[in-house]
Amino acid sequence: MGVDKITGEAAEIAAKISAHYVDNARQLPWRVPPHRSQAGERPDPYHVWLSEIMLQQTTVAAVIGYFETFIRRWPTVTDMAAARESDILAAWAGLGYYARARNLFKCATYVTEKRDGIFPQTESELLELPGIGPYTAAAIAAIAFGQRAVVVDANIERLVARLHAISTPLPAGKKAIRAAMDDLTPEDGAGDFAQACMDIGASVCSARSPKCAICPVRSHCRAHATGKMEEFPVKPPKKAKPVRTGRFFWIESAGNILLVTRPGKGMLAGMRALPDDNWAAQRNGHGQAPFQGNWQIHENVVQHSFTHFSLEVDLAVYHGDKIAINSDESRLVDLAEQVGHAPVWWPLAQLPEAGLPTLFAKSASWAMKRKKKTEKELQ
DNA sequence: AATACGGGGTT
DNA sequence: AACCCAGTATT
Repeated sequence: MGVDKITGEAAEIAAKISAHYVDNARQLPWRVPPHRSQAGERPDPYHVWLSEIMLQQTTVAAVIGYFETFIRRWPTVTDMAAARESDILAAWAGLGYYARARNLFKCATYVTEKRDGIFPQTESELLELPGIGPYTAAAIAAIAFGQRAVVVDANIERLVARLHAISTPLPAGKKAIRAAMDDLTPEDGAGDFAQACMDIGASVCSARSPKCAICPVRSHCRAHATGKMEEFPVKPPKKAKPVRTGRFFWIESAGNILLVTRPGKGMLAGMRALPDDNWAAQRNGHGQAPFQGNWQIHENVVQHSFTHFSLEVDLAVYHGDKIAINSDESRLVDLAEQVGHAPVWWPLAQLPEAGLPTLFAKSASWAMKRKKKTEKELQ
């Protein structure tokens, strides 16, 4: 692989893509711009790794702010390894796919403790690390270490599937796409070439309304030739999302709110959260409150869409004496186990720092809004 | 080969 | 509102 010199149309396409990148590269905080890259400069592997993990199934626009925050707070992989996992999870809140954050910490710890803080440089070694799969291993090897690796992400999948009008539906079609990308990938500068392809996929060869008029490889594109650009890549039909219902418990006392830590597996694993009725483990929640009391039920305060189902959330509000709740603490702790563990009283004023996943943050902000309104009416 | 796993951006 | 996104791990 990669022994033969690239010839023919593949070489022509690759050259046009590379040339386009010189003047049209997106400026991104983890990236070395093409003119400096061509002078031999490489980005910090820690930055490449962190950005690649964040970018898994996540748009560039959503990642930039988190990336800046993370590298300011943990400037090196060793700093990250020295952090508490709970702080990393809280900082990740809102970005989704929280297994990434747990694997981030695992990987930082491994690299710091077993590799002396130096990331491995080969694709196969990178593939061993937690949270790094075939795409990310290839991307880091190419971008951070200048290795020739065949990088295939969703952008490149789309670009290449259109160029060759590959009609085998994904994921089976990925084999032909990877082979075609292998043909295009140069011996030197595979990292910039991959990023050049990704930029074209993102900015030109977009999923909907591709901008073929400004595409540097339009003349080579089999999909464009037939005007059926948007029919590639071919994907399997998607399934309908079922709707589930669940109930969250807003347990407030003396300016504090009761939060739990969710179990280590399943939805939003390991994240701080409002206590709930175990909707994640069941078709629907069971609505059972964690203790007897005067609960006010507010129906359907939040709707939230996950990958494989939607959730309609009711909020049960309990406002009472902290001492009364504490006097029944053993039962409260036991019942909190249904959705998590380690219940804590969290000051309402510091709720934004709790690191709640979006689903709970939305519910909390609904509750805070209602609380202010109620207090105003009492005056 | 299928499924679990979030949530924001874009059209 | 549907579709998509610098995928990975588990089943």
